[in-house]
Amino acid sequence: MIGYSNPPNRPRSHREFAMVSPVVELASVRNLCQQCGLYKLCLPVGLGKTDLDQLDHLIKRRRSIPKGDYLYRAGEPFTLLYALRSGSAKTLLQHSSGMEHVIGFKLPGDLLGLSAINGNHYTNSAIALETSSVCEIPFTQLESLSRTIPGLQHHVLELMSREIQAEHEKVAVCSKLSAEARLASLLLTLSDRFHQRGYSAQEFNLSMSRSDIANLLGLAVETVSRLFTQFEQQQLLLADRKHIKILNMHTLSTLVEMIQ
Amino acid sequence: MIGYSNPPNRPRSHREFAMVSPVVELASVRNLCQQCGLYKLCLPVGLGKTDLDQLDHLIKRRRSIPKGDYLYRAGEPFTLLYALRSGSAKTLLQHSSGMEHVIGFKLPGDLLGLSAINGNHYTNSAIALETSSVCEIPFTQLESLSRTIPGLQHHVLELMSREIQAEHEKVAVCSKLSAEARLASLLLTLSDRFHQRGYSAQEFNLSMSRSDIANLLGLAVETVSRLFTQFEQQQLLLADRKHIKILNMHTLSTLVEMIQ
DNA sequence: CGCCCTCTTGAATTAAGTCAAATAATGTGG
DNA sequence: CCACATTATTTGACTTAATTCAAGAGGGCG
Repeated sequence: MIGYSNPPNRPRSHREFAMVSPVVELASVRNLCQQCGLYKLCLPVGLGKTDLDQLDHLIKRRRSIPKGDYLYRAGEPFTLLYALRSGSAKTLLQHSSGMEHVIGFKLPGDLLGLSAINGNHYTNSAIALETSSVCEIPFTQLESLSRTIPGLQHHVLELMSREIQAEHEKVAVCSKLSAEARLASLLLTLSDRFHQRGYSAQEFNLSMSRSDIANLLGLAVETVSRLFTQFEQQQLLLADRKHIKILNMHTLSTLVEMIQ
Repeated sequence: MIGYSNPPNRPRSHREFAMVSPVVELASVRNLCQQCGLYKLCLPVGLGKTDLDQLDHLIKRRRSIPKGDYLYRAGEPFTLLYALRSGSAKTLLQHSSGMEHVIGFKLPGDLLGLSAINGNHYTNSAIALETSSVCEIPFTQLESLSRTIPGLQHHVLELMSREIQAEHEKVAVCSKLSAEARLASLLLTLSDRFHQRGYSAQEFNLSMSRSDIANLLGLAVETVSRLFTQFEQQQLLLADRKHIKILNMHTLSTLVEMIQ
């Protein structure tokens, strides 16, 4: 396991409590996959030194994206996959009427743009939720390289498979669960993903607005706001604006149970 | 374009109006991808004769699945992808409580099991909605073969990419649209998929029950039933049990517009 | 032919949405 | 650094779309 440090529990200001841990920040100063704190999550998983060198050679590194800027837009020609290095992003489908449909939140180590392989154009857009940095991966070259590195080939397939699986669960959540269960589900999923990345599963900062959450879950902002209040009253969590501290993970899980 | 024949419009009984066209039935008598009527949709897309031979060699063909039987179950060890050859299937997540969450309907040419690549176990179950036949594709061998056939490698990635894209749209549909728009969206999507397979876009048979539809869309069966009645009253379609004839595709499309 | 299961329809209920308004954060220019 | 403007979030009151409950009709299968 890599030496991630979880945020300690001392009181801290909102500013200080960024989604990006000091460790990841440090890692992003360097240039190589091998030295990136995310190598256990991202593309390089399971590769040996020689293969990593080849992958490193492939990747354009460290484009920085300010908060609110697009990583890519739906309809643009697809050449690059994006590996989120630090920060976070939302992906969204944009409707002709200008309406935005948030379809996911991306965290460091996530790969963006996979749905564009078919059709050669991005099918969704991605917007940075905070200052973020990405690795740009020319897809065609990745495809070639993965023919010579079976481990890489398999890992790309695994990442795509995982995304399909995650989307299946989202469909089930959005179509079957109550508002309460949807929000509980999102919080637990985020908690788990933070944990996988070496952060605390109990305490984290949401980089997305209430309105982004509502949009993703198919609820009204007011409903999301009321649910946070309700969860606080039920002692399930503390929500100080974007900062969340989960107090009762178990009860939160039982809310998700689809017994209805 | 392959010589598909659309169902003619003369009156016919429900039995006669199976989802499986005579052409596909005929094709499935033979054994090779090259002679399968679905080769433009399924795995062999874009492959030359030599490559097709290799793919053919790989594929175990024609397991027949009676209506209601599982193609595979969530949790079972994953070794095979399934290409649906004829018939149709529903995929579902099963909850500990025994509750089933339908997450998709599969038609001939569709590939099933892609979400199992990560984790080596099927993550969902698939049940035949009518008597169906499948090609069993050993995944590891497909993976090896695709290292030597770039076109095959790319096509597998495309198929997975397309599935991710389709799931994104499902998330948007299920989380943002009214009941009316959700059903309209499903009908249009099915219509389109039938059309891609050489059937009529206007007239087709649904192999799934109202309850499966309701489950997928996150609605109550009663709501789905009422919506079919409403659509008939609005002259948007004729629905005689499972047999659907779309009368006004355009208005149906406008219902899906997410203006709300 | 008759039972069972699916589907349809009606009436009552409710979860979540909309509208409205207050409050809290954030940003901007002087 | 402060005053003001803007935007995000919360809370309350009311409305509504869709659910649930209940009951009846229609097909399909043994």
